Amino acid sequence: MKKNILRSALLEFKQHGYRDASMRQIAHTAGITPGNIYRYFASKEAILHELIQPTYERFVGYVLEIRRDMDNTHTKEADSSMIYLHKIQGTIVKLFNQSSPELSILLNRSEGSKYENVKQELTTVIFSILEKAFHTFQNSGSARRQEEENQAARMIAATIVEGMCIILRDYEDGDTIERLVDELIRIYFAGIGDKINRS
Amino acid sequence: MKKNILRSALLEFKQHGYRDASMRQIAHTAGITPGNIYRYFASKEAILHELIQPTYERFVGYVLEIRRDMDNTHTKEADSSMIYLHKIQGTIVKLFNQSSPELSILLNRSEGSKYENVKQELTTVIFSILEKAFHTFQNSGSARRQEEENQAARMIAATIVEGMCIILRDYEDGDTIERLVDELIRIYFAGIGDKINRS
Amino acid sequence: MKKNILRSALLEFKQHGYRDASMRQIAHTAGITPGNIYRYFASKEAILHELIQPTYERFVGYVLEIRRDMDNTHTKEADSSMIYLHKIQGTIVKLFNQSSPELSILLNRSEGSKYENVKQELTTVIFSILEKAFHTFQNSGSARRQEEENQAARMIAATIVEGMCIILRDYEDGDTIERLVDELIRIYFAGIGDKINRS
Amino acid sequence: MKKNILRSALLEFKQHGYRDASMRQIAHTAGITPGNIYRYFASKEAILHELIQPTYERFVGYVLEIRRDMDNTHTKEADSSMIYLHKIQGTIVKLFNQSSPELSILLNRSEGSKYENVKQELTTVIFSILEKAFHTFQNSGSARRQEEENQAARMIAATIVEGMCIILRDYEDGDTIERLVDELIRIYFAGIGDKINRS
DNA sequence: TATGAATGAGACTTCATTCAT
DNA sequence: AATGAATGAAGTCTCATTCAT
Repeated sequence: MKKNILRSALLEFKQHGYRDASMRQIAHTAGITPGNIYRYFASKEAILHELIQPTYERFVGYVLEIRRDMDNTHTKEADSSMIYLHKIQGTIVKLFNQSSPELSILLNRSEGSKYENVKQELTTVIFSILEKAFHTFQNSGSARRQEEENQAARMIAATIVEGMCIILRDYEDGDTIERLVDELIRIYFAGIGDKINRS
Repeated sequence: MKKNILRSALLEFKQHGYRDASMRQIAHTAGITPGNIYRYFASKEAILHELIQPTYERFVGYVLEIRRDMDNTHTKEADSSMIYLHKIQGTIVKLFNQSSPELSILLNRSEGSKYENVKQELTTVIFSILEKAFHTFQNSGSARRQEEENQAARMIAATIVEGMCIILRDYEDGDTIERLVDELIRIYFAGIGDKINRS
Repeated sequence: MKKNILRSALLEFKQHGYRDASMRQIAHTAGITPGNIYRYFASKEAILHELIQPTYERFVGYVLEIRRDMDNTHTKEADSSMIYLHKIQGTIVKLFNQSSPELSILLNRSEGSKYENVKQELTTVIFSILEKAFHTFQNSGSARRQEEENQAARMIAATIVEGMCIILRDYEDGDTIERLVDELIRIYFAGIGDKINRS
Repeated sequence: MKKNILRSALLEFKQHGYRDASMRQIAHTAGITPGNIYRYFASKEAILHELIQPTYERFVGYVLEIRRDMDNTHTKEADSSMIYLHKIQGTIVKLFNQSSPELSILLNRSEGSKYENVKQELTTVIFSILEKAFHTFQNSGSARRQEEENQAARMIAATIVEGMCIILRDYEDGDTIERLVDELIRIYFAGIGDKINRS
């Protein structure tokens, strides 16, 4: 029964985002009265919390782990950065595999809630990784050139994150998600590798 | 004066999206009364229409043009697909360059309006292009393999579109947008080329 | 079991007043389900009725008795009024002593129910008594002076009643209540005596 | 127009108290729609604030003044306490005279708002005064006797405050209020004086 | 006898929109 | 051309009450 409400809420959050999700609509989808939801959840925020919190905590755990890894990696060689990025891929796929719809809401549709900055946090992490990889090769350019590289890295980080979010949005099957995230990251690596080689 | 309102509306739509944009706020930014807006526009939707419609029509025009181009291109050779994709890139950048703020709203912040499916339409077009390019090389696989390629193409199309949307969202300067879109598409091309070569 | 519910209701009414008392809370305190209350009572008002009605009826009885006494007392002498007031004090204290929590709710926390005017009724009675005592001495003033005396009597009546209500509100022990009501009325008598003597 | 709403709100607050006052009802009394109130006030609390805050600030000022006076008075003689109490009376009457309906709400009907403890504060002040007066005479009793005196002082303080609140509740004319408060305090002084003399 | 689910009215509040002036 | 007042529907949430089980 709570399950029933949570299922309706998941649909509604997915469709309109947290802020624009309507309790009326959630209740209607669940086949009950709006007031009745409050027998099971204290508030709209509480529904989101119950739906998202476990995923969020796992998310935070992984991000911390990645950060720790990064701080402990001091290699200056080209390949090691690449290898390191590949290791991270596995971590990310694992996270996505465990709870894709919730993660999708956490990242894409949490505006107006306490989770609304999560996607940006993930982007920042990816950006840090890319920054490291780029600097291994290109710290010799002009100031303007460096700023441009910075923008590029930021853009790439954001698009990688967004790409993963799209996969989450469009697919629910774990294997499919894994395969597509794999594909996405392989494309970016190949593309970035090409970019680095040419510069 | 309509210009004045449109300018305020653009800011508000950019910041909060169509659905959460406030007429009060638009009026306040324009230095007038909410009621007065209705002397110039019939509704919130009408403001969005006047703001976005030209860009939308140009957008549709480009999309049709690309579709026509594609239907007229029957080459089976590998390189021609690649070259063709490069031509498209130019078209897209041009569109972005002409009216980036409106395009950003059209693609990113039109939820709740009649334009809310535009991003998906663009994705479909990009998907068609990729489908063609992929099939030039890989129409020999099993049915399951072909479905997987389909999913991959769909994902790549969506992420390319999303990537361009992010660039629009984060930057306003035409040169910067052009450079970053360039970069993004180059990465995808290199990545996809690598993928095709390996398969 | 009804006793059980009544006990919980008493606590809740005392704490939040009739209007803001929560059936949920009453049920919770009684260790049962809200719905189950309705096997024993038709409504929230019905609970209040069963809790308060006996006290209310006794209250009305005393008031009638006092009224009758008053109508039968035609003495014109000063002291007799004073003595008469002292007799009333005993009656009141007795009433308070018998069922102070219910009386407290009846007088202090019945807003929103059919009992909400009871305090005013009591005030009216006290006022009648005072009026009589005052008139014994002061029926020689001007019309304006008489109206002022009237207002004073009304005010004193109301404050005496309110004073007794406060005592009920703040204390539960019978002896303490008796002592404080005693004190209160003694103060008023002394004060009023002083007032009369000076006029 | 704000005046209109404030007038309706004052009536509603007076009748049902802040917590149980209904915006619907306020709007209805003012002859407008509930939503329209929010053109003039941000919230129910904001209405109360605008209605009460000036009175509250004056109230706090007077209380501080009284406290300061009290701290500076170290006389041990009987009469000085009495004289001191008389001085306070003037201060209180002045306050009551300035804004009686607002003061009535502030003291009697602010439950559920930020002002809900104001009456208790005033009672505490009066209690401090009485404590001082009583101790001047009676610090020689047993512990139990002293506790009883404490309870009596507390009760008297509360009833004096409540008495003044009743006057505010029932009358609006400044002169009448002044006269009745005067009367009330004279009664208490005479009564208390009598009490002290007998002990 | 008792429960837990459910309802419906009403609470405060927001906001696009209308309209008399 | 413009305003400020006003509305009504919808938002989240609470709660006395009902009812099938």
